[in-house]
Amino acid sequence: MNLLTRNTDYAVRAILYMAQHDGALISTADLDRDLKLPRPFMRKTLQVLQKQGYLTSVKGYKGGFQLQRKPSQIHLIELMRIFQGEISLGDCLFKKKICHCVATCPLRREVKSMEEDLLRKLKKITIADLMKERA
Amino acid sequence: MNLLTRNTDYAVRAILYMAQHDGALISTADLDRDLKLPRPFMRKTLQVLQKQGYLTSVKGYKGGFQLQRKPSQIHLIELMRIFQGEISLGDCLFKKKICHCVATCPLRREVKSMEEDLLRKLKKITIADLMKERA
DNA sequence: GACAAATGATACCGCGGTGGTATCATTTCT
DNA sequence: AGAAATGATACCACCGCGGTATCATTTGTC
Repeated sequence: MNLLTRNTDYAVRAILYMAQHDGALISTADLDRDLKLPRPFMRKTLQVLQKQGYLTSVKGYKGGFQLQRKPSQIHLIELMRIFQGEISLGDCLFKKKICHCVATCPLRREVKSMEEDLLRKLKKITIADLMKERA
Repeated sequence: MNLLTRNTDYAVRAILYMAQHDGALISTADLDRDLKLPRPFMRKTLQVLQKQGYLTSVKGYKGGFQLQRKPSQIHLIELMRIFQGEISLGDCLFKKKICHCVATCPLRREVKSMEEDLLRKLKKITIADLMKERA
């Protein structure tokens, strides 16, 4: 099981990298070189972050992306929501129509409780926290 | 995201049903009728539980399955391990070879911590707990 | 102005896991 | 004999994830 998809993982790494370079203009070529992440996929990821307002982009020669928000104001869970949708541990329990459980899911309560715990923790984590850790 | 697969979910429901019927002999037809779960899939699930020692089976006319363990001794996490493998929130971080993170995964520590929390909770849940809840 | 290097936008695709179904063999009660 | 059950196994469809490919556009450098 994966709490994070690669999209989210790459987004975190890219933003972390940019933050550590003091918000300089960074191209996917830079990220490819230093982080060894698949370039075309990275591009797509960064374009999403740009549309979501985390980055600005500069086209053309010497172009790239630039971080627009303070690391302390970028929460992991927001990135997860962008790339993975609303975080839930019990999709089948509530969303999908296949399930006939309705109100009879034996584990409804337990799963919900664990989900809340998880969300509580996720909401606390920011890019700034990750920078501190690696210092 | 799903913490539990349908396999696990169905196993829990079936065992719960059997426990509530005081360990009587139950056929997939019974489960189909009362729980409205897809019969052939259910069969496969029950066969696994039988091989794992949770159930015994009786073949032939009026045959079926019978619960072999006390509800308080059946832990949810064991069922999850049977049908889903070892529970982890960071498969990509450790198992898969694609990841070049090695020791550089920015979120390694956080994910691991949340995983431990989750496991701690999961280990406490037994079928007996679920029976109490619905009483 | 030509070219290279970058992003914008979009379409496409392969793989594996999940959630099943189908089939045939065997056992057992009526 | 036949129906009803499990045992064992093979097969399959869908979908999300992770990724590639392509073409258009912008922009600095020579």
